[in-house]
Amino acid sequence: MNPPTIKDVAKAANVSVATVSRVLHNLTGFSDKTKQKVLQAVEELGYQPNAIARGLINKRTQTIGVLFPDVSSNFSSDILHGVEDAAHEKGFSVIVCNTAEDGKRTMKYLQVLREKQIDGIVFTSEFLKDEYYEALNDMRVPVVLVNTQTHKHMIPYVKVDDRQAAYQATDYLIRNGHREIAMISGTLTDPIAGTPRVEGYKQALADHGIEVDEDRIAYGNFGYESGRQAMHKLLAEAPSFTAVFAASDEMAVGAMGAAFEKGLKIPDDLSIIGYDDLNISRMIYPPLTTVHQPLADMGRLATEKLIALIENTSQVSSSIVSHYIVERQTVRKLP
Amino acid sequence: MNPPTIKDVAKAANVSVATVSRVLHNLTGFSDKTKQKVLQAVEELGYQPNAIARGLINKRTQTIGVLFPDVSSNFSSDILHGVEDAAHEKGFSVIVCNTAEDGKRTMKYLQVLREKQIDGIVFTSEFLKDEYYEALNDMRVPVVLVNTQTHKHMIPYVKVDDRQAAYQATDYLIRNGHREIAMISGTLTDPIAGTPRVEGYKQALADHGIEVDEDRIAYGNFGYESGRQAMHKLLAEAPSFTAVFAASDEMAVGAMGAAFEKGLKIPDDLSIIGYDDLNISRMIYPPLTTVHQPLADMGRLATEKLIALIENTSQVSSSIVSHYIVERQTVRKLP
DNA sequence: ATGAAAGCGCTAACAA
DNA sequence: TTGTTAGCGCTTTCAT
Repeated sequence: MNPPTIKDVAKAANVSVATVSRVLHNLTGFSDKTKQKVLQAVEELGYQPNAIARGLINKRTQTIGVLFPDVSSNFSSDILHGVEDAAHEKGFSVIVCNTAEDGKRTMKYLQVLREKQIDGIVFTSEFLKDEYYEALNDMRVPVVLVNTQTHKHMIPYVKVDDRQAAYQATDYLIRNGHREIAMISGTLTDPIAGTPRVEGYKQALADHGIEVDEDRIAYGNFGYESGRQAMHKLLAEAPSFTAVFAASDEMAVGAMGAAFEKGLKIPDDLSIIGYDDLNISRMIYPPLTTVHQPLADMGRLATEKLIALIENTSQVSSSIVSHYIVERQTVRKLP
Repeated sequence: MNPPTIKDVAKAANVSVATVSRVLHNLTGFSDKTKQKVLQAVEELGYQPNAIARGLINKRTQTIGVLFPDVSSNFSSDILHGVEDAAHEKGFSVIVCNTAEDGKRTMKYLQVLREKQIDGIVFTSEFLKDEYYEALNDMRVPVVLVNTQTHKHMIPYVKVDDRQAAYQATDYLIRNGHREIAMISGTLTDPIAGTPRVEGYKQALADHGIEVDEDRIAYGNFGYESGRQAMHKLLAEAPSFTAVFAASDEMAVGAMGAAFEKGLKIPDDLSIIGYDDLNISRMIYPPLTTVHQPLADMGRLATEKLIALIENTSQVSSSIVSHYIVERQTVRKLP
């Protein structure tokens, strides 16, 4: 009735449980004949090891947790894909945690993960509050950050250089002959994806001797609708501009929608460059020129780091991964 | 050094482990004074229960597994969102499994989930092969299917009526005055999302006395690029048509791209209706009219069913959830 | 080469 | 109301 245990196998093979364990783990100390007996018993009974019992004694569950502010976003799911892939490769399972808006469930989840004795955590796209840090620290498991970082604590992270990426996006526009460049920024209070991108934009303008005009900067929350509204605002209130740098692809797409609504043609009447390189960017028309962030790779890299830490084969180390501009069809070269 | 166990708490509170367990579970049989002592010890030591040990004895891990052919697709991540949400609400964690192209990793994952003693499985968007069924059956845990189904076995599923939804999409086009209607189908070998949608399309035409022309049907694999190609093929080879029904939003978006490339205006020159209602559909321009599938709700419902089954508070039951057409701006009313 | 036995941290009879 | 104890299924000394 109940699934067979190692005891049942031992009995069937006429050996002790210790021996069964030995052959199952390919240790030493058993004859070839015993091995056959055991393997046959395993086969006949359809025995499957119980990872829970194993975990209780090994103090390892071969499971990691990954936290996202919004699992269903395109952004998160790309990262998840990389995480899952790397984890699976190394023999780990991954528990997904959706921390929901403003990390409402973060603490709760940390608690759950702790009780479930997970071996490590990938923490993504959310600012690491002190409260979280304390909890994480209490758990005594390795943590790797993706798309966020902390200077306060020694926690490895994997992200792109947001400031530099924004700089280059703006610079790209300038090299294409644009001088009147607007920006649609994300929330300024976001210390990772907010401020640095605006700074990069400003710096690029400054380095080219272009005056920064705050009226050409509109703010959104990285989402589609906010991008659409920001663009409408810009179109209505800002000094004229020939190009826009949006701090996220979703906002860029929203901005394009707004432009279309006003009868503008892209890139003929207005150029636009995004940030992220989500799938949607190559699917819309015209395909969006944008800054590519290797999200899946970042998830993968973070997970590999995490597992190395778990198996303590490595020291804590962070990575700035490289971004690049994907030239598609939303930026026009000005004469 | 090591995290405190129930024993440590017992010692600190000067009671037995049984008593600690009792107050922690709010059972009966302890005085208020003991309760205070225990709670205080818990507090002081920062005790956290070990779910692994608990699972070993309860034979319940409060964890479910969910399998996707492609976690990073928009489609999967919406379902995942619903699953995660419902699971979290009921006190379950979810392990995500990406079965990869053609279910390469499905069997492997089923094995892992089994060893990890998960309490149930949500199986999505993939045809349930006999091999999978056998494995699932061996595991003796409840399973709920999402977006797929099986007639051969008694496994509850949650999905929309694909045939009817396709019928209605086509009918919608007809009611808007279209009579020359092409279709971009998914893979015909897909018994869930392939054939039924084509049948629904044909039936709708037939019911309106419109002859079905096989040359107006092109085939893709549900993905963007295949939709783009299918549309190019249709435009080049098919008899003229004024509207297209695409069996997935991604293909619809690809088809729109192809149309734009040919200088066609949507919906002025060509109407198009999609299927799925992914986020992208409302973000592109013009926003795509499509058949809404409540993916997150489906994930949620399936998970609730699953958990009910786990806690055997219910009998096996399937649900056909309702779809509806979201009218946006890609279908033009013909005079 | 093999087995006996002691736990891992917890729950749940069963006693007291 | 409280404690003792026997496991859950497994790994790992330590004997033999």
